[in-house]
Amino acid sequence: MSSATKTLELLNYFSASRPEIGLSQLCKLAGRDKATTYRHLQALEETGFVEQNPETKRYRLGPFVLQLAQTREKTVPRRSGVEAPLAALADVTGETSHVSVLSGLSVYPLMSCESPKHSIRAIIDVRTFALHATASGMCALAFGPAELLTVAQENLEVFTSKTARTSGDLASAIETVRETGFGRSNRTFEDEIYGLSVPIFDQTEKFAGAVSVASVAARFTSKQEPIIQQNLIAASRKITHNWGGKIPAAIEAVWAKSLSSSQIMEPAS
Amino acid sequence: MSSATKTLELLNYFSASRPEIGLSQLCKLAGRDKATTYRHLQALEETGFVEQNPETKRYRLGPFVLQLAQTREKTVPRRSGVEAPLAALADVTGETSHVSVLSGLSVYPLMSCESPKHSIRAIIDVRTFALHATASGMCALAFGPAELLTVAQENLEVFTSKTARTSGDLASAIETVRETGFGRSNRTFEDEIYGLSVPIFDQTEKFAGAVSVASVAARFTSKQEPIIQQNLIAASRKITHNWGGKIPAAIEAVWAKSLSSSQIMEPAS
DNA sequence: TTTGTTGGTTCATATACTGAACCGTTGTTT
DNA sequence: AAACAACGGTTCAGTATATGAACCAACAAA
Repeated sequence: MSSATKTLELLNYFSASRPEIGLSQLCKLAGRDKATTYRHLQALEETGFVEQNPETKRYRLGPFVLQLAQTREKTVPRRSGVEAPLAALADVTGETSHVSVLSGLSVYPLMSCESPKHSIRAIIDVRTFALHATASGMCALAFGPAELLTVAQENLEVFTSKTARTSGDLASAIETVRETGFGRSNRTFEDEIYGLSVPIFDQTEKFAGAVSVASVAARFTSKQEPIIQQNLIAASRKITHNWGGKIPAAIEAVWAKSLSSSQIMEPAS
Repeated sequence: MSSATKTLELLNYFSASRPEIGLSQLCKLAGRDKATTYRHLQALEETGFVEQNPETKRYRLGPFVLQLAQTREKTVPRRSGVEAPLAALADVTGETSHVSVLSGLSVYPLMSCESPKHSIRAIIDVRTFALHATASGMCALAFGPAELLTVAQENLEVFTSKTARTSGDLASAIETVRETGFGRSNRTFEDEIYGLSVPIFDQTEKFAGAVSVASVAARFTSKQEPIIQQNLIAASRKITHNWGGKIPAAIEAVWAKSLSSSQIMEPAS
């Protein structure tokens, strides 16, 4: 491992719950020598990545990281972090895949990607995703801000015979999403579409959107389900990472539980 | 210079105006060997600081910087205490306003705010403020730690025909800043910018940064000057307060003296 | 006083960094 | 189509540079 890598890795030990770290403490955390760590910190300080609190002598992240983040946000649009994982997802599932984002109290489509595998396939063509009737919407209700629920309840439009019609139906469906980690729309929005969806998170660890697979319902089998689920999770991890976020441990836990309870395939690399 | 420092310095070449950089280009910019630069980029990529655009093969800032910034801001929430006063300052002056912070021996931009009033306006796009050539830098020299002076003297880069070129020039300019309470950059950094700046203080009553107005030089008149000065002072008071600091009485005194010697407008609320 | 922290420094050792020269690909010029 | 240039990426001998045990000095508690 290069010296530069070792130096940069020190920054991983700073977090909201451990914002300031002393030299000795950092040595213990990183399992490195004190002199080495000290020099690494010097390098980080020179370049503005960390600064030393003059009172406590401990180190904390410096103002330079703010600038870098600003530059990144100005120049790398969210779409670009989505393209590759979405294409991979569409490819491996053979079904139309899409990413939606939460903005305010609506869930908007950001990008969709169709697979050429079948000539009959789902087309994503909506302005916003109905919260109560789509897999993406259910993810938003389950993992997004609580205010969404009232918005959803005020607009329980009926799209198909399987659309949730009452607050009670909706609440129990949301509960299922929370327990499984997967939004699901079994013909609740369109008669021939079976949607499966997982949440995406941004740098604040808050719900930012969802990535979904919209299968042609007639093709959706219990054998495919875990494959789609596995790959949804992989896509969510990648996109979340690209957006500077982190999947909350609680979500990872329910995913693990969900998958272990079905006969699973080996995870993608 | 340590290998880690050299690696980290590569990040300085990324900016809003140059968001993606190819290997060869970066070598030229940094004046380094290609193999070395390549390995440095590898280290940065491993740690998430940069990522490679798969289409162009060029490098850009990675998602990890977003997380770091998030952590820094949660920990040292300076940006949030700056937003409102800065917006107000830009609004009332009609010019680009910005706040810089001192970390170690460098002055970094923290936030800038442009006014929509004019279509020609200053853009703040630097990694650090030159101490001897910018209004913010002059504030740091005048009110910050004494060590800054030697740093400044060792790097008297000439930006325009009006940039200070000798230690003597610099020293007398600093003296003026101390006497007036205002950092000033009359086309010393860019030919068309006139900067005016006042210091900000933290909870230890030490110099923490500066708030500045970067006017388009052609628009800067002696009539506007006191207005800008008044509002700079108001902004500094608010930000200093938000950061838990207090303006030293000595500074308040020189400000009062500065303003009374010119015909003043009534202060903003 | 002793003992155990802390942040910071030194110096001999040898590890890991360096850069000239290399390769393979791509796109342009002739 | 051959020649050329510019690109990203790789190799390896040689040495510059990172390393860590041992060392301060300052401070706190016992």
